[in-house]
Amino acid sequence: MTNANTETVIRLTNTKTRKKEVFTPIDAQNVRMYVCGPTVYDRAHIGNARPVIVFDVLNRLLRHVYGADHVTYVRNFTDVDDKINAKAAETGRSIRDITDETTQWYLDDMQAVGAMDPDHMPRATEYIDQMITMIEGLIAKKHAYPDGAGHVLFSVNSYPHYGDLSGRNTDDMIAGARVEIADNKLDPMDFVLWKPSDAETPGWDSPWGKGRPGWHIECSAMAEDILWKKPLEAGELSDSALAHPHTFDIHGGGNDLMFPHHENEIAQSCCASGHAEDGAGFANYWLHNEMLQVEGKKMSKSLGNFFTVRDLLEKYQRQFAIDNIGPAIRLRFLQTHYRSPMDVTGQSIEDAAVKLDNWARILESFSVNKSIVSEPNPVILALADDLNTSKAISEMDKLHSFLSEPYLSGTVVSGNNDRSQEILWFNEGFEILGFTLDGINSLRHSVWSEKLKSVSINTDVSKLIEALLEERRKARQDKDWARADELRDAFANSGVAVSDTSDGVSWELMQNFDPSKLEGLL
RNA sequence: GGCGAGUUGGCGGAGUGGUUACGCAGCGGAUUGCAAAUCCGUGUACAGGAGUUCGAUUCUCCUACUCGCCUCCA
Repeated sequence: MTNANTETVIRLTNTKTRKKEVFTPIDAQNVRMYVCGPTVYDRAHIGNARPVIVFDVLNRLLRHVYGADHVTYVRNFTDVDDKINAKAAETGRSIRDITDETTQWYLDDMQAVGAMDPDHMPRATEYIDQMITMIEGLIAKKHAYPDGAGHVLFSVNSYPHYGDLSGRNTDDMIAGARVEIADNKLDPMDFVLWKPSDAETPGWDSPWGKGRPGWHIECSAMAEDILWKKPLEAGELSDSALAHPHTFDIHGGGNDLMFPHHENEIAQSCCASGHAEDGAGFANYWLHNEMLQVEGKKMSKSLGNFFTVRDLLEKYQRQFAIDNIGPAIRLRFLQTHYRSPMDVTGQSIEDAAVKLDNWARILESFSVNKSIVSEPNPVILALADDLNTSKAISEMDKLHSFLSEPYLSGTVVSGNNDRSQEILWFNEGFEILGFTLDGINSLRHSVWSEKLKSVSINTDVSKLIEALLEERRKARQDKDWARADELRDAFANSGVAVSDTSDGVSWELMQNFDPSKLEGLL
């Protein structure tokens, strides 16, 4: 994973051109990616996890292809926002208290679904100075104007390419009659860069009075600072990077951000860097993931199908004693291509857990010989083709059945029985999709079944089960198959699955476990 | 109203102008006292209509439906 594999061709669907394009980084020694992160005012819902998982896989793929030290991944935290202010007012807690707590929750939950931390995780409030500087620059270039009442607005008409990314024009949007007409705007589509704060609202001193930034400016300011200005000052930019000032490779986020957020980011950034006329600069490739549905419906609090990541993690902890169902959530997410709508159901997550268990068994059965020269890995080729995670998982399944065949049947295959290439691919695919054996351990059936026993069975029930098992053992010994089967059926009926193996009898609890049904059988 | 994405077998979900996706479930078989696990085998699906074509699930157009964005939202 650390060696560069730059011969792998990555293709990505670029929202800017609406086409799948070959990805060519500005500087293969430092691939730069920015993804819009969360507003930290509450627990992340499962929809929030989709872009995190999608771009985590992209991050891993880029690191695989260009080398782990040659990718810079930035994902921000929006910690200044009116929703946060409202929550502070509601609860009486300080803003910093809320955002610190929520930020940590987010990191914990995203780690649970196997996402690596980005290289930089800037907080908007740490970049107020940079935002003010950028706004001043925009005013100086006549792309923005103060209204004299503490607001600064971006002038959409000053940027001829406004609407290019999202494919819409301002006239249509205004005709939609959903644009608020305000007195202080030169054009109804103009948006706020800076707004005044009263005594109760958090604010920073600025040339336009005490105030706070609008939503969009933060990403422009942070991307510029972290991906251009700081490396420039540190002398870290290559000639090819220097030849593309203020520009980085990939900008990602959910497609709901395409308009207005990303459109506004582009407008601000291109205008600030002197690219108002040609619309060049800023991000070369724009990636947008589709939205998620729950049980076929849009997730919303009013429909009662609103889940946080934490809700799911806790549900499986409670019901199945699974410490971390996160990897199964991750696999479920990756089974749907990022540009398709995804429907999440409880069943689909449980199916994913079974698949991970099956994969893990194969990994444990083989040792990986990393020294062999690998031909192109079909799993990675699938990922390189516009992050086709669904196809990549199919390739994993194909490798899985190929590897299962000789090993599990115990058959010695004559001739060329060398499967080291396939096991290498399989192992590499497992890693690049973001899974580890340790990470999935708690959701493996044998593991949670054992844990479930310890948490859901009291001593009496435990003794009863053991007595019944002993009863059945005797019946089998006496070849009293009728009695043995009666007991097996009774176990099955009460949610206890009994297996006779060469190592003896083992039993597991199933979802429908009901100890009361075991009573009266002795 | 404007813009965009999509509609594949029981379910999830690839892909292709003429050939098996794959996985899960199901079914048949091997194995097992019976089961479980495992292995082998098995499924002629591409929303509807018109067109292009020797031939379309795959290209074009239309219709229906679903979803998203246009307002905070990942």
